[in-house]
Amino acid sequence: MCAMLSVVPTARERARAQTTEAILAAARTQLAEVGAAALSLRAVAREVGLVSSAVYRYFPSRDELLTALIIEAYDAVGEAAEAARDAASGASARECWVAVWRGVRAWARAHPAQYALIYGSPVPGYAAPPDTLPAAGRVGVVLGSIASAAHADVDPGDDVVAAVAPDVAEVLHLDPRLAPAAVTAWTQLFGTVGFELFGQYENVVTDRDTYFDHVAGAAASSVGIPADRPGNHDLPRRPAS
Amino acid sequence: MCAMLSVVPTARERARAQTTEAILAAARTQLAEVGAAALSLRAVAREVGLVSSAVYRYFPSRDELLTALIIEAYDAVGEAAEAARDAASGASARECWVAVWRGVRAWARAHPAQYALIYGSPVPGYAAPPDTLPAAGRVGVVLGSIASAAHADVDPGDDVVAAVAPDVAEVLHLDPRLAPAAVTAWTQLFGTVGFELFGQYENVVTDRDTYFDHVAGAAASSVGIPADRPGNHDLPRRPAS
DNA sequence: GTCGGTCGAGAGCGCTGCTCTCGCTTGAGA
DNA sequence: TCTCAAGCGAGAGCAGCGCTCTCGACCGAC
Repeated sequence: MCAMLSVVPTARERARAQTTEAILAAARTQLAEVGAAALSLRAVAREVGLVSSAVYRYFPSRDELLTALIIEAYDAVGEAAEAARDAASGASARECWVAVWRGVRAWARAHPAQYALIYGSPVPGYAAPPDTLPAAGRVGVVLGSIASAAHADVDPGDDVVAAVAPDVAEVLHLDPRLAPAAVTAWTQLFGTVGFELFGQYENVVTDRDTYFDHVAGAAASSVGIPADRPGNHDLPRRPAS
Repeated sequence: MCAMLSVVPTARERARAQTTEAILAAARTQLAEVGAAALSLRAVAREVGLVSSAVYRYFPSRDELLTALIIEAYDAVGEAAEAARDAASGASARECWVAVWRGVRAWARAHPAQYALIYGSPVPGYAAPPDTLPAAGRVGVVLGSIASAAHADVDPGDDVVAAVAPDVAEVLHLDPRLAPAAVTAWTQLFGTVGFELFGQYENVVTDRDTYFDHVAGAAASSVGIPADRPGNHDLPRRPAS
């Protein structure tokens, strides 16, 4: 009766998991190719080799399928940030910070449709379900953990400190006085990446790599992460585009 | 033969202009109600009292209709910025700067769908035509004109200055050394407004007004606009939400 | 007054999301 | 081991979409 309690999955359960994954994979492909708004459930079904109505056994609507892709995307960008941080584990806080920024940007450039899905305009008439909230914070957590090592020599007004939810400082293990700067830096990261991806920097920023590194460095300073070489705001050249 | 050269518009020309405006008005309404991706040309036609095929006499495709709305939106946000600047004409550079930021945010909150249309993810398979480029820069020009009054005591590295297109400093009548900071502030304005509008600040920023003013003030400082009262980064309370 | 160009209506094509029904298969309980 | 409810895929179908084509009606320049 209640097969979900079974430890050993039945053949039917395995088949269901496989089909679900196949649908998600096809949806991921189509998302990258045509974008979120044009993602067609029927086309996904065709790619999987199913008839459209069969897909509804797995996702009750197109929006539910999109929600699954949104969560995947949040996790992916969070993993990219964590991987970049881990790869720079031996480096200074500032190098680590810049590495995470670069990691997020690189992921976004490699997966523009998924980036647009989570940081672009919300899909019409579609409110992001609360399922997405935990996954959405992963990049912020990574940035916060780096910033928490810095000394809080920045000090905004009390009202600004109170304007940020107390949970933020708590989740990020951060001095509450640093929380507004952290939120601003987090905003700036995705604002800059978004502007580059969505074409706003066309005819505005020519050398995107250099400009991005500059913004990352300035943001590091704004959350109290000191420059590696005092008095020098320049950063080591990024490896390659 | 060539009625376009006629100074006095014929009845047919007037009717055409009226119908075009009626279609645009209906499209604007529907855009605000259901969003860009769900904007239906057939629904627009119904609202105007036309059959769908008749709309194609005025706009060759749904994308062309969207383009017209995009240009309208760019103009509207530009006008909002200019109006805010003009309303604060007697004030200090910093007050003027913050007023423009508030004006853009207020417009965005009042017209979220139009904001999403121009600053959200691009519509799928749809490349913004070059028609939109001049209108897109109006807010930047307003911000730049305010910043140009400030002394350029900020000095990024030469490579960063070179990373920004020379046209930017030229169009904004700005010291090229200030251009990167101006671009960053411009990015931050729309990044912050976008994050608020698209729900990223849910459970993160509680007092959006206070936080936004703080960011605006910090951005003013970053482009070299001094605080009105030295040593005090706080700003006059905004009038009302 | 004529006649070419413009306009709106209507039918139609292929696509979409989604629902419903119908059989086949699976697997747990008797 | 047999039974039967539940799960599953296929297919038909509905309403809506963007877009095209054709056909009458009307406007206005000549």
